[in-house]
Amino acid sequence: MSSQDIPTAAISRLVTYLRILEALELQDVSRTSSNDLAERAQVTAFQVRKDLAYFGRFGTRGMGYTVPLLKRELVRVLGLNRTWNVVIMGVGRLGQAIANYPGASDYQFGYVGLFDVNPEIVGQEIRGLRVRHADDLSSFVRTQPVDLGFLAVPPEHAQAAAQTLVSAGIRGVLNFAPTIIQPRTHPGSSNPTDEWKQVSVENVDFLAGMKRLAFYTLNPSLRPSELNGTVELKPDGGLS
Amino acid sequence: MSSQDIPTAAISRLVTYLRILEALELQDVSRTSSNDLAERAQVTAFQVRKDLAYFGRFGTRGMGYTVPLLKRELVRVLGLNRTWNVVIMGVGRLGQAIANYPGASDYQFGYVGLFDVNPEIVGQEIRGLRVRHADDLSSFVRTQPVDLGFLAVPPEHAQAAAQTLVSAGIRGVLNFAPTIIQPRTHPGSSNPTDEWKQVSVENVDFLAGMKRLAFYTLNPSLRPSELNGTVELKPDGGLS
DNA sequence: TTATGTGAATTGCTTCACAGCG
DNA sequence: CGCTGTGAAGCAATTCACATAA
Repeated sequence: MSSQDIPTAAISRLVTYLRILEALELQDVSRTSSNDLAERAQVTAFQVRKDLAYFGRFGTRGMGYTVPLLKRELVRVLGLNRTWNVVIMGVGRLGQAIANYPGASDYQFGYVGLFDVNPEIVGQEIRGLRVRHADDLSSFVRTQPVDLGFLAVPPEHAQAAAQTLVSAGIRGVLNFAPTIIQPRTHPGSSNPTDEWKQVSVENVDFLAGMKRLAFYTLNPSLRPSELNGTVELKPDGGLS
Repeated sequence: MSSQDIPTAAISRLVTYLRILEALELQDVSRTSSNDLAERAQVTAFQVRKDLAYFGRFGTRGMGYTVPLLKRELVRVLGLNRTWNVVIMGVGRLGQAIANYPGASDYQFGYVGLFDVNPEIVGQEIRGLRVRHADDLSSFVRTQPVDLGFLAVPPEHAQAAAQTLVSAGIRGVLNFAPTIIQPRTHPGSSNPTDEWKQVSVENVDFLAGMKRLAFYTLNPSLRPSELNGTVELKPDGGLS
C-alpha cells in the first residue's frame, strides 16, 4: 500500500462519505461510526475504514468519528478547502444548466468565464458573466487564474474544445459530452502530447447512465449484488 | 464465469464501444478490430475481446468485426432495441435541461410524463407535455406503461420522490440528485422493502464528478495509470 | 468493552498466452 | 498468417480477523 495505489472507487466513496457527514451535521449529529457511514453509503464498514486509512487516522478507538472533524479532514483530502476557478466551454442549454446548478458554488468552486463559438450566444450575459468567444480563452487564462474547464459542447466538437482548454494550460477537465476525450491533439495521431500528460479528465455522462440503466432494468439478475454489506455482524453468535 | 459475474465496468465499456461503432458507421467505416476499438476506448484489446465474450462471439477470426453487425449486437445486448417510456420527476431547471437534451430520444427513449410538486410548474407545458402533480403518478402509470423514472428533484426530496416512483411500479431509476437512494421506504427503517428488490438505480452525479476532478487535479500522481493499453504489442521483438 | 486501524486472506477483475478458425 | 475467443495466471480491490487503543 505504497501511497500510490488508491483505488479510483475509493475517491468516489470519499465524496459520498463527505456528503453523509454534511447531512449529519445539518441534523446536529456530532458522532458517527464506520458502521453508520457504511449503512448510509451502502458499502461495508470494512470498506469505510480502509478508505479512510488511505489518508490517515481520523477516528477514536472504541468511540468512532466526530462528524465535524472527519468532515474537515475529507474536505482537505479532496482538495475542497481551496478556491477552484472554473470556465465553461459551451454555453448552450447544457452549459447554462450547469452554470445555474445550485451546489456547484459550494467549496469555493466559482465560474469565472463562459466561452462559446456560436455568434448568437457570444456576448450574452449569463449569471453576470459575459459569454466570450472560445478563441479568447488563451488570452483570458493569461489575465487570471483558471483551474478547471467544464466541457459542455456537442460531442462532435468535444475533442477540439478539450484541446483548446489544455493548450490554454488548464489541467482539469470535466467532460459532459458523450464521447471519450483522447489525450492528444488530433484523434488520429497516437502519441500522447506532453501537455496532456498532466491533465485529469472526469466524465459526467447522462446518456451512458441511461443506457446502463436500460441494461440493468432488463437484466436485474446481473446487477451488482445490491444488498452490499451494511451492518457489521459480530463473528460470534454461539452460546458461551 | 457463470453468466452471473459480468463486471459493472464491462457494461459501461460496452456503451463506449457502441458509441465508437456509431461514429465509425457515420464515417462509413465498415470494419474494425479489438485493437482499433481498444485504442479509441482507451482500454486494452484483451479487455475489448473479454467484454464482448461475456455476451457472444461477434467477430471473424483473422478479420475482425464488421461495424454494423457488432453495433446491432451491442444494441441488442444493452436492451436498446425496444421502446423505453420515461417519466421525469422534478421539472425545475435540471429536469427541463434533461427533457430538452438531444440524444436522449435515440434508441426509442421517450418522455411520456413530467411530474413536479411545485404549483408554479404543475400545469405548464414543456416539449408538448403538460406537467402533472407528483401525486398523480400512480394513476398515470395505470393508464399507460412507464419503464423508467428520471429523478431530478432537489436532494432533500430525492428519497421520497424515488419512493413514489417505486411504489408506482417503476423498476428503473436514473438519479440525478447528489444523494444516495436507499432501497427502502424510509431512510430509518433498515429492511429493504420487497418492491425495491427489483429496482435498478443508476446515478448521474455532476457534483461528485466535480469533486473527483478537484482531487485528481490536485494529485495527478494518484490518477489511474492513464496510458492504459492501446495497441497490442507482438510478444516477439527478439531476433530469431 | 467498544470500535478503529491494518496486515493477511480472499475475491474478482484484468491481463496474458495461445488455441481455434477463417 | 491474422485476429478472435478463452481458460489460466496475475494482480488489484475488497473482505476479514484481530491487535490496538480509548
